[in-house]
This record gives sequence, structure tokens and C-alpha cells, in this order.
Amino acid sequence: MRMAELSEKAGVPVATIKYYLREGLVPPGERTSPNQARYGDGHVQRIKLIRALMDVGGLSLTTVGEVLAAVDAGKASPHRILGLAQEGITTARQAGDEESRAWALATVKDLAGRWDWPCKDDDDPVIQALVGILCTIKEVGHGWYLEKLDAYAEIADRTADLDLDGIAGVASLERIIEIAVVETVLGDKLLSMLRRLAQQRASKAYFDALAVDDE
Amino acid sequence: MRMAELSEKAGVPVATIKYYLREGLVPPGERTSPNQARYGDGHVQRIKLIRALMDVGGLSLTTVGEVLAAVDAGKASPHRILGLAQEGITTARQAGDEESRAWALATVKDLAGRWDWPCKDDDDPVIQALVGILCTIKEVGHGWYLEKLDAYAEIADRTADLDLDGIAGVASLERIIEIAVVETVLGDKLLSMLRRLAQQRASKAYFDALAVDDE
DNA sequence: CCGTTTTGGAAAGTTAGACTATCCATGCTG
DNA sequence: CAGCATGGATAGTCTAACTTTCCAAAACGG
Repeated sequence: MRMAELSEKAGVPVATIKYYLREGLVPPGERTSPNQARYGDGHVQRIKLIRALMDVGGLSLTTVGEVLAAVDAGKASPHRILGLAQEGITTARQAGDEESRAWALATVKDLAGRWDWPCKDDDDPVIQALVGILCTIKEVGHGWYLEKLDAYAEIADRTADLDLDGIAGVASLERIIEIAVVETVLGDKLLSMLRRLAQQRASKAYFDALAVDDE
Repeated sequence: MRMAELSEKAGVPVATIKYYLREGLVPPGERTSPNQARYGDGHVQRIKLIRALMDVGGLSLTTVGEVLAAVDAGKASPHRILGLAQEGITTARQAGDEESRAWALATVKDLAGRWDWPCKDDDDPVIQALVGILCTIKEVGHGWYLEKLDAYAEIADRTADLDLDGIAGVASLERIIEIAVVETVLGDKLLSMLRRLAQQRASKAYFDALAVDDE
């Protein structure tokens, strides 16, 4: 198919697709003449994936580019590529002073130890992100959360097993990595929205009970 | 304290604080003379909260403003205010065509029914966001997820109970709402990072097993 | 075959968000 | 009382993600 149709199917304006091509987010089409190209279903999928990661996952175009590059590279060790993809979609925040960060890191390592999670490399972006989040939570003055870290860890642990189920049994390595990325990014959002709905349920029950006490 | 000190304690440049004041995100300081003001610890906290919601939660300044307005308004029905706060921090995406969205909505209502979640108002932003996410997942070509919706729902349900624990027993209503917001936004990030660590554990186990098969 | 669309590609322009800088008249401080 | 800080207003900056505009070479329709 050509530009117009690609744009139509992907639901993205032609100019934007040209822009993605320029930035290397979408591979060039197959040449039919020196200045003419043809695109396939892969291009449609690729563009939809970009939009999903940006619109739902909230990733920046640059981050999407890095993640896709990792997905495309997909010939190295699967576990490492997955880590690479995770790095791309994880943005840490440098929060807290030296002391706070040291405490947070210790807390994280401790937690990881209890759950048998890998936590060797202190510079792992996921670890760094966690450290930042813990510092922020403390700074913002809500210590309560930290007492429940283990409870949340258990939930995360169960989620991960569920996530891996989605990958096990898929043949192509490249496909596995793509699924992992989508699952991680969109899954985050899916989970948090489900959590919100469930919170509505829980808060309604709690506050309704309170209101009865009040009146 | 005065500007310089506030800026110091909050870790944000003076010019930025002035900007937040202009935008009404931070309440004006207490006047000591027609063109001089004094700030308190509340201001420091408020600014840290703004930064946390933006940097960790990824909310836009405008969204933060709406959420804080809801927090400040906090004199109406707690449950409704909580919903308001949730609206602020939930950004839906208009994805999918008429048909897909109808299917997604039915799926969501079905799921909510099974879990006793409130789902009366189709226009609830959380519902809309969920519909968008389901459409996107389908469009991006990963149907697998949908079979596991219930499993994820169970996890979300348990998380919500845990979340509510953090609120129960807190005295001030305004404080409750603030906690709920922080818990929801920062908690989302905390959970997703824990999930990533756990995924590393799970994927390592899975791919290590595969590698043995390969070699 | 020929006039009108389309296309690929490059370059410049646009828009929104989140600051940042500059002024200035007043106020506080050593 | 000299000089730096402050509140307040206005204008400027910077980045990300597009859009627009051009152009010459296909492509298509009659």
C-alpha cells in the first residue's frame, strides 16, 4: 500500500508518518522506484504500537524510539533485551539527598532479598526509580506506605507470574520482546485503572459506613 | 519564612514558585505589608506535593491544579471528592471505533459486575480510560491479555483494600483526600516498579530454563 | 498521451507546556 | 542609608511533537 492508505489504516496523518520515518521510528517502505515506496501491514502495526506506547503508556517519542530499537535488535540474550526494553520504559527521578537515597536503597535491597528478586546492580534503572519513589514518598510526608511495602511486593510478585504466562509459549523471539513491552506498558495502565475502579468500591463502602455514623 | 528560604527548603527555584503562585497552585503567603509576604511549612509541603505529582506521577501542571483544587474544596461528600480527584488524575484516550468501544464497554461492565465494582456511569473517566485501553490492546494485536482480565481484576481488588487501610483512621478529611491522591498516583508508580523487578525475576527463571534447552 | 493528483523528501513554521529572565518600586538589613 | 531581597507583572526561552510548504518525480484517469 502507499502513504495515503497507510495513513488511513493506522489512523495517523501522512505528515506525522513522514516525521516518524525521518526519525527512524518506522522502517522505510520497500522501494519501487528511486522516489517511490510501498508499505505493508507491518508498517500499520508499527505505527499503532508507537501510538499506543505514547498515548496510553505516556512514553515520549524518544523513549519509544529507544524501546523499538531494543525490540528490533532482539537477537541477543532474551533476558538482557527484556532488561533493555525495561530500561527504556523506566524513567527514574533523582530525588532525595545522599542520606535518604542510601536508606531507600537499603530498603529496596532488603525487600528484594525477601522476595528473591534480582537486585545486584544498584544502577539498574528500575532500582534507581524505586529509590527515587521511596524518597519522594517520604519527602511528601506519607510514611504509612512503607509499612505496607511487603504487601505490595506480594501483589507485584503475583502479577509478574501472570505476565510471564502471556509470553510463555510464543515462538518468535522478536515477538516475545514486543509482547513484553506492550504488556509492561499497557499492562501498567490497565492495572492502575482496574485499581481505581476497585478503589471506588472500597472507598464507597468505607465512607458510607462513616456517613451513617455521622448522621 | 520568605521566598529565598521557601525556595531552599522546597528545592525549587524562586522564579518557579512565583509561577506556581501566579497559577494559583500555591496559596499566597501571609501579608506583612502591602507588598511583602511570609510563607509557612504548609507552603513547603504543597510545593513538594506538586513536584511529586508532576515528576513521579507524570501529571501535567494543569492536572495538578485541578486535583489540588479538588483537595482544597474537600468539604463535600468524601466519596464524591475522591471521585473528583480520580477524575483529575485519569486521562482517557479516545481509541477504537464505535463497535470496538461498545464491545470494550460491555467487557468492562461484565467484569465490574463480577467483582462488585461500581460501574453505573458509562461516562466515568475511569471507565472511559479502561475502554480506551482495551481497544488499544486489541488494536495493537495482543488479545492474550483479555483472557487474563479476571486475574488482574483480582489483583486490583486486593490492592484497593490495601490502599484503603492507609486512609482508614486518619482524622482530617482534607488530609484523607490528599493521602488518597498521593497514594493513587505515587502508588501506581511504586507498584509498577515493583512489578518490573518481579518481572525480572520471572523472566530470568523462564529464559534460563529455555537456554538450557537450546544448548 | 497529458493534465491532475500523489508521493517522497527536505526545510521551515507552529503550538503548547513549563518554565526563566528582566524590570521596577518598595521593603528590609547591616 | 547603601545595597541586596521581595512581590508582581510582562516578556522571553526552550523543548517536544508535530504541520506546512515546497519541489520534482511518479501515478492515475480519461
